[in-house]
Amino acid sequence: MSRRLFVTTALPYANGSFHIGHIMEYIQADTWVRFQRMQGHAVHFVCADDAHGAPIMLKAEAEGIAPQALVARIAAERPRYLEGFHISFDHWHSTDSPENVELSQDIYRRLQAAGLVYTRAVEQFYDPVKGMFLADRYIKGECPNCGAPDQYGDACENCSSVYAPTDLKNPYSTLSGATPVLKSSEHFFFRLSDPKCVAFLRTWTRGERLQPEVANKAREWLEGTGDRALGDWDISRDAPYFGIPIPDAPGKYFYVWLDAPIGYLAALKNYFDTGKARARGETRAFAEFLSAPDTEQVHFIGKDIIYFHTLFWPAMLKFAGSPYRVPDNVYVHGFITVSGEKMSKSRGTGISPLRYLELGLDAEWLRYYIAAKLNANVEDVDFNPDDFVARVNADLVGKYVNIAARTAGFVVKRFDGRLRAAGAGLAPFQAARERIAQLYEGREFGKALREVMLLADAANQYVDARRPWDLAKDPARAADLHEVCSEALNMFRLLTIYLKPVLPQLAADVESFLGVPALGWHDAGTLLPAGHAINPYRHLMTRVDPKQVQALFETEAAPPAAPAPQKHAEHQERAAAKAAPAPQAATISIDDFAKLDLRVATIVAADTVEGADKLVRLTVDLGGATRTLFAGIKSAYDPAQLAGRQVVVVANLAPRKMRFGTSEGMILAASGDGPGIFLVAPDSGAEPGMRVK
RNA sequence: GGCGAGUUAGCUCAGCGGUUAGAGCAGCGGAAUCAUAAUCCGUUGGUCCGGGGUUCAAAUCCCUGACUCGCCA
Repeated sequence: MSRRLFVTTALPYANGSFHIGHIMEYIQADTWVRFQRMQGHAVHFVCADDAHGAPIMLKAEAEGIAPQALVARIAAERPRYLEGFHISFDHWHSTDSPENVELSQDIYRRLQAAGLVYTRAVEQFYDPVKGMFLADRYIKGECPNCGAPDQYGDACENCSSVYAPTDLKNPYSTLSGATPVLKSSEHFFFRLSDPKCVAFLRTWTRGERLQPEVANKAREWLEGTGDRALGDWDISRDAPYFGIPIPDAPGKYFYVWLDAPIGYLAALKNYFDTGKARARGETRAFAEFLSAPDTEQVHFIGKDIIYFHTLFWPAMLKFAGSPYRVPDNVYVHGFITVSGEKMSKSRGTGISPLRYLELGLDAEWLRYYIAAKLNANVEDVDFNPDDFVARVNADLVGKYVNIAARTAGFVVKRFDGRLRAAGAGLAPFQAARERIAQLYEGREFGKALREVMLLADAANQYVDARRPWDLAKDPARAADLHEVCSEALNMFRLLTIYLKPVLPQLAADVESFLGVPALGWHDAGTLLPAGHAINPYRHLMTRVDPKQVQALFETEAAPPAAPAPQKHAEHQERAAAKAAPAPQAATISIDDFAKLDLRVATIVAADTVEGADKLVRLTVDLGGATRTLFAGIKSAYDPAQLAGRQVVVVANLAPRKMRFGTSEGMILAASGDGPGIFLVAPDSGAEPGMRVK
């Protein structure tokens, strides 16, 4: 039976770029989502920027821009990461949106009507200069216990004592430096301690919907007594605040953590209201879909926000009532560490996902590596550079891709690219289908991939035992050779199905290599028929160069914050340091050089090429004539930025047929051992069609 | 401080009361040469954090200590 899934990942805070932790969560959720889609289930996978709150307000203020402008700037960079890592969200929205205002206020009103909201005066530090109340993190002072200076308002880093900000000696506002004053204000509270809330949460946290360790943690909070008793939740903040106004309460806003999870629903609503859901075959309206009994609402989150997602969030939804529904599952993952060290942006550790892409590292290497280390538990995942290189090279290139590489050539050369009927050795490969499916379903990706690699081992053993290279030498044994290669390629096809949730791009390349339509999970029940034609084998995946990975860390070692304007001299120095120039090619004569017809050209259009990682399709004007050519410069140039540029083209290069069309020439670009590709361009004044000599 | 999780081969991890503790990778030896030096066969390697206990039997359960990490909203 086909399932209806509404899947989200945690909303990233819109005050900064994605870090590797975000990407890990997206890889986990995306893998699960892709698996569900391959099963034929309907998945609506959405996320949004978490836009509100004091940090964004203050950061925008510091930059002299509106918070909306800050959020928009961050939002604009999201697609590069998401597309780069093949994260297949159906929709991306923002909590700073009309939908979120509407839903947050609606949920609030319903909770109010249910008697779960009350107000109480709260006395809090107030910055008289900034004219705003101060969250604990904006107050520093001397520790009341040990006297250490410059300690935050909640705990001392020196003696680890815990206290209230009002206990600090000589407190000051980190925003203005002013001495804060105590000031009272009316706050709104969600009555989480209400017996009906507690009773509901006791039930909700039982059963299969949460991982056992998460359920235990939630129950620990739920059953606390004395000073650990479940407290009510302060859901209001006073102006000035970048957030959603509380209805009928001038100057009061929802605390960002109230409207943030509602952003899941706002994103879904916008996705429905803009017709995207309909375009994906969901004909119901937002509220109808959300409240339908067969809709499953699944949240992927990190362990840092368990509290919000297992207490406040389900309680809010429960007592807001239909069409809101409590989550069916909250799936929690751990953090990602790098070489065993906790990630820290301030210390400059961690890996920049954007840098990863810019260096030309394959997104699917990371997808595979992370998936191979993920399980259903709330455990931290360690990114170990040596392990990364070993794992990816051994598993993906050495084992999996190698199966096709070592057999496809025979089929193309000897049998016109056509396969024989296969089946004899494929039973174990097909039988694994259900086992692997269950592992994916249960988010045991590491175990699933281990199963796949065991099969890849078996496939290589099979090829080794049948020795097609010997069979190829004996014309009388052509049928055997044909059989071995057909079997192996069928094995390869089945493994591709099993890897597809993790490696969508590679799977697409394999589909085109095998000449088959998009593979679904049910395709594991069939084999390629006799006579099926495959295409010539092209390298499906390159090996990881340890130097690339090293480069990833080198840049990270430098403080990433506040990039100092690069001085020209520094730039020169660095360029010289890495020079180690490539050896010069053999000497040629002037006649040899004259054979090259180099021309100035203007790029008229540049497009990405569907199914190609590196290629850009260029239409260039050679001064009258127009040519189409493909250039492997996507890693360095955004196609959208290329139109109008002048470049130098090898005009008399023999046309080359590529998978995506015919390339009628070549553009000149410089590159070295390291990352980066640099287009060669004439000085201003050159006209398209001019010869370069 | 209280509560909780963890510590198993060089690396990443599995095993969570039952033969002589496993896998992948790395290492070592061999084979092979179809495959981007990929692959195949064999093999070295472990006071299962320390100590105590329960048991016929403990990496596994209990106590205790060390270290690491998390939560105490």
